[in-house]
Amino acid sequence: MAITIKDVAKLADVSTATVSRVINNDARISETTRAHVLEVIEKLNYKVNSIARSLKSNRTFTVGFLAPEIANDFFMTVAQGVENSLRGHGYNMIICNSNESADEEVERLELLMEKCVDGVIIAPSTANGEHLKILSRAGLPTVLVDRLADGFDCDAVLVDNATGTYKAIHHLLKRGKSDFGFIGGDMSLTPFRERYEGFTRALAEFGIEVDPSHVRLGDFHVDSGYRMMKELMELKRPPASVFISNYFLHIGATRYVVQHRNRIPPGLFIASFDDMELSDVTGHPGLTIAQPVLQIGSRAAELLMERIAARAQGEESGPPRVERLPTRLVFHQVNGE
Amino acid sequence: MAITIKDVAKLADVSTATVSRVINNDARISETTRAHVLEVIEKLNYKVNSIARSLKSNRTFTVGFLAPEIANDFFMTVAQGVENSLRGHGYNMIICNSNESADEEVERLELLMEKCVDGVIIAPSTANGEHLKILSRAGLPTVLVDRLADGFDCDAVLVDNATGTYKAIHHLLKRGKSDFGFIGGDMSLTPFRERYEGFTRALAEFGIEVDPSHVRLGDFHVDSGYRMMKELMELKRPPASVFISNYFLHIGATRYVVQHRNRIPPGLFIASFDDMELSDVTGHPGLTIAQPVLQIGSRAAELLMERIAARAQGEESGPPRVERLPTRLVFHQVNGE
DNA sequence: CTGTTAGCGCTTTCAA
DNA sequence: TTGAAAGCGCTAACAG
Repeated sequence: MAITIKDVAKLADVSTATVSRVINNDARISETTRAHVLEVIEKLNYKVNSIARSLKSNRTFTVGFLAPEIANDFFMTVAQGVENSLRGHGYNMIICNSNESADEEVERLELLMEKCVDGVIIAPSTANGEHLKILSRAGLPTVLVDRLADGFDCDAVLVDNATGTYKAIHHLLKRGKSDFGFIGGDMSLTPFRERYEGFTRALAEFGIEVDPSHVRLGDFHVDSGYRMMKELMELKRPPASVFISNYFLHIGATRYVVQHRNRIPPGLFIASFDDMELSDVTGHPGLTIAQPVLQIGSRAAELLMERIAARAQGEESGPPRVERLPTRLVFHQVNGE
Repeated sequence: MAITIKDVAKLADVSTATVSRVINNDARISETTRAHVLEVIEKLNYKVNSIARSLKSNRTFTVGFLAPEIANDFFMTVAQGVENSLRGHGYNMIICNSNESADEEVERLELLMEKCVDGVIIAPSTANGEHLKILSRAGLPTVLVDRLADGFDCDAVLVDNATGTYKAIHHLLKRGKSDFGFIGGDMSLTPFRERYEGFTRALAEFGIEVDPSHVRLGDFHVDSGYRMMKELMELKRPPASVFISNYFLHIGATRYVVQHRNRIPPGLFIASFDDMELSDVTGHPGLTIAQPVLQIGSRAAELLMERIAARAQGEESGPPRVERLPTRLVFHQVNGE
């Protein structure tokens, strides 16, 4: 059995209360006692049992992070941002995976609640957020990242998807690019819907209507990107430029392109949401829209910290705040082109 | 305050012990009582407090997963494998980040111990494992993944790095490739050292000595890959083929190649350890050595489960087991070349 | 089959 | 400044 506060108390010949005070840096304790107790703690290699502490204090200093996919650079970079900011507050993070399923999302949330996390950061797996209401019912502070959830109103941090896309396409149209294809994800999800909005808005401003045969929608994974690019390129009159709605679609689409270079119209221009490792190595010039991924996480953590602090103080919680972070255009050149 | 077992007991007009038995599926309880209690639980929306449960039972059914980097596809895919296998055992996972620092590694491990995890899976951040001994001292079941740690003997799951590399290079030499450059990572870490061994062994078998001017070592990140490829390509007599020791170095090296296509010797052949999303989209034919990444995680979880079960039963723990999973060669063609 | 009770390790009044 | 003691929510003897 591990060393407990009792062992320390006995050896130091003080009460457990005193040891507890030393551990918690309580001011009203004599320097000599403190030093003595610390010495014993050191000697016994005592470590607090945060389980017992939490049971008493009803706080765990732990927040849950729930993402639809765990082996996903985007979400894990967000998680990194969350952690960066959490550490400064003495908080830790439990990462869970909802596997893009609302059911599993609920399962994981119940787990997190069982573990008595002080708050939760979620990238929702579905557009509908009814099932998230268990959180508000439990009064658990929550912040959404990347996506909003219909019917579930709470703090959120995401980027300005529409404006980011709009600016990119607008820029390209001004530079003479035209005849755009669109590769999109699940349109029920905030990011994909908004990116499509930005896309059409930019075209509209140039008096261009979206050609429906040049629009492909699917899920947002690599294979879909491949398939949709294939479909576009196999058209009798393929688009001369393509906008791709996220990183994974971009990978898939690029895979198609590099494997079928001879069948690709020369000068095909690719613009894509998200700028990550890959964006530079395709050997294909293009434009990407970079999200401040780390900041999404760290801002979400800050908002959550505020909510948790307010709740601990028994304060009334204010209205939901939705923060939109700006995106940034990144131009990828090849061989100085 | 949340609903507790007491509230349920009161409303159901039974003792807390009975409620506890219902929750834990204790057999010796009448169907009527069980049904009644479950109804009340439902009605009150009661959720067990696993904090209290753990305090009592001294088990958390939680394991820690500690990786040197959290926004890293490789480690997070391992984590995914761990989770896949854990769920079947009713276990959960806390993911922590050691930031490639032994100090932070210790910090996080102490956190995990504070949280009373039942076991730990670690991808060590450094070659030296002295600091990991806090785990064995605490008797905490531990499994290493991807790398071994000097001075810390315990279960581990990793791939056969040397053989994998050997086979790849051997294959290429047989196919007439030659004049290999080597881009490596931190040679104090198991994987990089072993990959180098495999590399030299294959060359030696063909009577070729490694040309030291064609060997570059650094850390294992994207930027290093870029830099080392640059150095090799700027040599008066650059290598005709290059072996790259991991995925991130591969990305960096490829970035250099695509940005400087005109300065790259035609027909430059690239072989690389790790096969991931990007390996297909570089537009560069090549050979990669794929690790069974998910399996590394799931095997590690299985080994850990065994250790935990043994410990819970008070059994003697056997000697450390090091499992080596096989790698697989993947050929990347472009345009049917 | 069910209830009583002690106690997991810690914090926190209340008293001294 | 320190200690005694109650209790956080749950489980597990033990008794009935």
